[in-house]
Amino acid sequence: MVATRSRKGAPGLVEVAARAGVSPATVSRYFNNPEVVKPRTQSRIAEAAADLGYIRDRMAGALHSRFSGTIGLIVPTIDNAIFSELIEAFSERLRERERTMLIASHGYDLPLEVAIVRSLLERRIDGVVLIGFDHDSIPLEMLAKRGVPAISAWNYRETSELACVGTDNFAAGAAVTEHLLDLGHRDIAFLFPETTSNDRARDRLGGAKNALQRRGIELPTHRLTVAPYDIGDAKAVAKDLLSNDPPSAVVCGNDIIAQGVVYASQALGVRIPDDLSIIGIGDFRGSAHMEPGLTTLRLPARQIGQIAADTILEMSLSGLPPAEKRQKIESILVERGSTKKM
Amino acid sequence: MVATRSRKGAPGLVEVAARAGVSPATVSRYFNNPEVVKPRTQSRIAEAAADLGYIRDRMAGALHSRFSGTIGLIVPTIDNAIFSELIEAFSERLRERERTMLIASHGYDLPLEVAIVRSLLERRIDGVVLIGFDHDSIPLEMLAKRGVPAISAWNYRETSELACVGTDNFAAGAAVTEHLLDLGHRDIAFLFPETTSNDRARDRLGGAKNALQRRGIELPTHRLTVAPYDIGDAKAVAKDLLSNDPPSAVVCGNDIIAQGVVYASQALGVRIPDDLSIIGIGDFRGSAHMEPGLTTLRLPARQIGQIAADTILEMSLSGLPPAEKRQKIESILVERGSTKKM
DNA sequence: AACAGCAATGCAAACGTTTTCATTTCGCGT
DNA sequence: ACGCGAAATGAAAACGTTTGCATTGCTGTT
Repeated sequence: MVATRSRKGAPGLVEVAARAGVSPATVSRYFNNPEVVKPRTQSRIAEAAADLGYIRDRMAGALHSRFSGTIGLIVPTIDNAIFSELIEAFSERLRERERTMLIASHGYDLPLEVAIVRSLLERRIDGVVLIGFDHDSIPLEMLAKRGVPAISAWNYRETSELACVGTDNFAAGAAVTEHLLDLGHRDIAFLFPETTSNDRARDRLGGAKNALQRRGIELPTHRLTVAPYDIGDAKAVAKDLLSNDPPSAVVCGNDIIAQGVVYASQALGVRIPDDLSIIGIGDFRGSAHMEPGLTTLRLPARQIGQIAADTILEMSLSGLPPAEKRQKIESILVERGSTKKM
Repeated sequence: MVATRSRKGAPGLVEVAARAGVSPATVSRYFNNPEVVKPRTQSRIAEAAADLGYIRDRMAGALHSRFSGTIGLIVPTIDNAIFSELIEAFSERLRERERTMLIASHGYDLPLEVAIVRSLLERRIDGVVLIGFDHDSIPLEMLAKRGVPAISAWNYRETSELACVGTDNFAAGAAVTEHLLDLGHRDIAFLFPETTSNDRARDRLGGAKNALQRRGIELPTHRLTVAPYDIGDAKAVAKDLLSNDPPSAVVCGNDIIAQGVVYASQALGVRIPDDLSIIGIGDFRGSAHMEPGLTTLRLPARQIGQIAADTILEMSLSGLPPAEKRQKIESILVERGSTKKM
């Protein structure tokens, strides 16, 4: 390994101590527990540190104290409307609490997730937040074995072993479906992402089916279509659906797909909501302002991110399961222009 | 500080060494420079490590070797279409090179950026990637003082002191404007974000003005409107513009604003591109598939993210400025349905 | 058979903090 | 002014690696 070590003789704790005329121990205390050092000494140290431009080395500290001040967040993907809000809220909250976020994405590739957890563990994270419930058991075991707390964010499930904070996707799927039923729609198509290794989609679809069932309606197989998580692909699938055998309404597994359907309708001259009602799940950026505005179920991503941060920190500090093991965050149906009574 | 230390007696390097019947030094070498240890020994160590479920502690290693294996990325915001692609590409590349990304956002708040840099420095990052050129000099000095390399990504500027990799925003602003001029438009409105503390917007607008000037056209003040970086707000601003004094074409500082204008037009019944041509900058997710497709200038975000990662690693390893101090990434004009010859 | 020379390994000293325990200093009541 | 408990500080031993230097083990040459 070729590596020019620069190390511009940055001052260390010891230099600060020397300049302030105290022992290193006191300087350390000044930074971690200021209240235990005498005010007069505090100011001497503060001055010395400022003069020298001292920046503490948290790694060295972590080495001893077993807390790295770092929390891992593992998401399927960063590059997508869904999670970025959650990520931002999460990291803000962490910064407020003097922690830093290590983030990694696996692109729905479970084996990769194992590698990621391992790499985070090597960095001595104080806790990990995962998205959803579809996880290999290996990383969870690795975490458990080392006593690193982990929670699942985004989804809520009553039976979850892992502590979780999020919305109930089954309920979400049911809610949007019921909304269309209440509006009088009976010929409803369902556009959902592939449900293998995507528990959100699975639960939502389950809820949707359940809602139909409760009203004694059955879902004909040709009314369930798989749409990729991509606006362009969803648009293509929707065009196909709309030109061959248009339903009166469409339930979309998420807002991305819904947006694709809106665009497909516009491209084909299908009028929304007169000819077709569309409902999504998520209320992503943009859904509110497109024409027509998308009726959807708002998932409070920021709130989830924030609570997830608080929860994982609580666990890391206490070393115990959180006070509330499963936190359900309510989602809200927002009615906009894309749906209409039949 | 209340803090239950858990430490489930995770095995350390020493335990692995003992079990493999070698010295800790050899185990360390096995992990960092496998080729220097005899194959037979390698397998003994590998086995011991596997048996024990050993996970190395990179913090401890970093303590000694002055490389933390961590790179910082500071963005204005994560929660926005623009950067998430870059972020994802950047972090993927880092993972491929066995590094981890520390990411933070400052929401265009420069003082906060100082605090962030400081916090990253405390974490002993090997390098920092910043977005754009609008930075307080303090964090840059702090980085320089400690010999931590920094580069600016996203923008390119010939005169940049900081090494940079990105697109030329002046050229971008000029390109989109020229495209409309070439289509025969003369009454063009410009919707741009606030340019104070946003060098991208500033450069783009500068380029746009310059393009007009070169054709001997002047920009009437009422044709320059400030639009926030938000689809809804941009839509509102555009509605106002279109209902009072519609131009024949609109140049938007970015695709978010452009999308807002498209929606505003649809809301008002203004036909695109017959009544109004719209051009954006960025080619964000969604721009390609909306109806009509948005004509825009594609900024290769993934490519920039990747090159930024490579460059900062190169600098961190060599301790020198990068081979190419300023890398210009070309953007591409993609013509879609939102623009039309007059 | 002896030895040069290199490959492989071991020893022990860092790395920059935190923390325990011991010691000194301080404030205050008498 | 004395003594006592509490508050403030100091000395030194960790924390889990990496690495420079020293040592040992080999291979092949003469």
